[in-house]
Amino acid sequence: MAKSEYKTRPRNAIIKYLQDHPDTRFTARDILEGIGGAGAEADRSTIYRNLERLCQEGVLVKYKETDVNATCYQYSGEHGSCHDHMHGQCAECGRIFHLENGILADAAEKMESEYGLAIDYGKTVIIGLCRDCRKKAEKKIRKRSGSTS
Amino acid sequence: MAKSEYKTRPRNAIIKYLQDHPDTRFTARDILEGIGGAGAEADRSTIYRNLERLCQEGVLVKYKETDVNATCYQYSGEHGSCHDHMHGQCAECGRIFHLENGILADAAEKMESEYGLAIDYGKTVIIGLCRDCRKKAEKKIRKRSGSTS
DNA sequence: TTGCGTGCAAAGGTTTTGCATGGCA
DNA sequence: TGCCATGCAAAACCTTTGCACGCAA
Repeated sequence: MAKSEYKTRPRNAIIKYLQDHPDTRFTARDILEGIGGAGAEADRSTIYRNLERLCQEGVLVKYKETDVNATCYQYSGEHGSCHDHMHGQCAECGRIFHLENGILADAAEKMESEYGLAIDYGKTVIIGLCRDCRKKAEKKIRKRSGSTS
Repeated sequence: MAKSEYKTRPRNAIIKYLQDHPDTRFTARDILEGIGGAGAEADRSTIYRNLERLCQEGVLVKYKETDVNATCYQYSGEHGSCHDHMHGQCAECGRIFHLENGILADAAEKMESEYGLAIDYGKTVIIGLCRDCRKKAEKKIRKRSGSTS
């Protein structure tokens, strides 16, 4: 993997942030604030440039979401380039799951025969609610029941 | 379905554009240009406001793509509010497929037991290649075989 | 020393918002 | 007539880019 050539303070700060947030999505702004605000450890443009590079190197995954008005990134960790599996994501907390492709095998067959659509596992992201967020949601509902705001 | 209350010239122009482009994704800019440029039939802000409303009404589907620097929309046609099924999309041409939820039934079970992720059918979009685009892709490959750029 | 990476500043693009006006029902 | 939708203008926001300087190797 052709990694970056130099190790600089801004880059180290960014990479540290990524490793500290292995299972969450984040935006350029999150990093900017996470490493201590503008001008602290890295400039905004530097962050964008590094994120772009890290994506090309396969360290990060890049995607967009309807309800987030910015490009989202996620550390791909030991999962490398993410070519051999697909992703699931919690709509609530943004946590990403690495799912084996086989899990969609049956559905893929049906989809191809009935609709003609051949799944691209690398690009598909299954959206749902993770266990933790479902529990939280249940608690909220329980609290609400009885009070009509 | 609580549709818009008034029928105005800008809204008609927008809806006509949507119906003329039933199987393609488009952006706010596409509409702006499609209906005759800025100031012709509808203002930019009017387009955004109508698109937003049409999404809430279920007439349109809204999504973002990594390689398109704008929000994409697509006419959901007779499929109404899109609550009772999920969507597939061709990565190449942007065409959207309306898939019955049941198609993922088995996968959903596995996903929940193995990863704890409960699928949100309304938000999940299966990305793939449609039949047409696959044929086109095959032709390209055939043409290329023999010539190394 | 060399050249890459950074900071700074400005620009480009999309999308949102406030307010007064115009038009539909 | 009353109220909603629109147009206009400006702002907010994310992201990209050019250029000169600093710093790692």
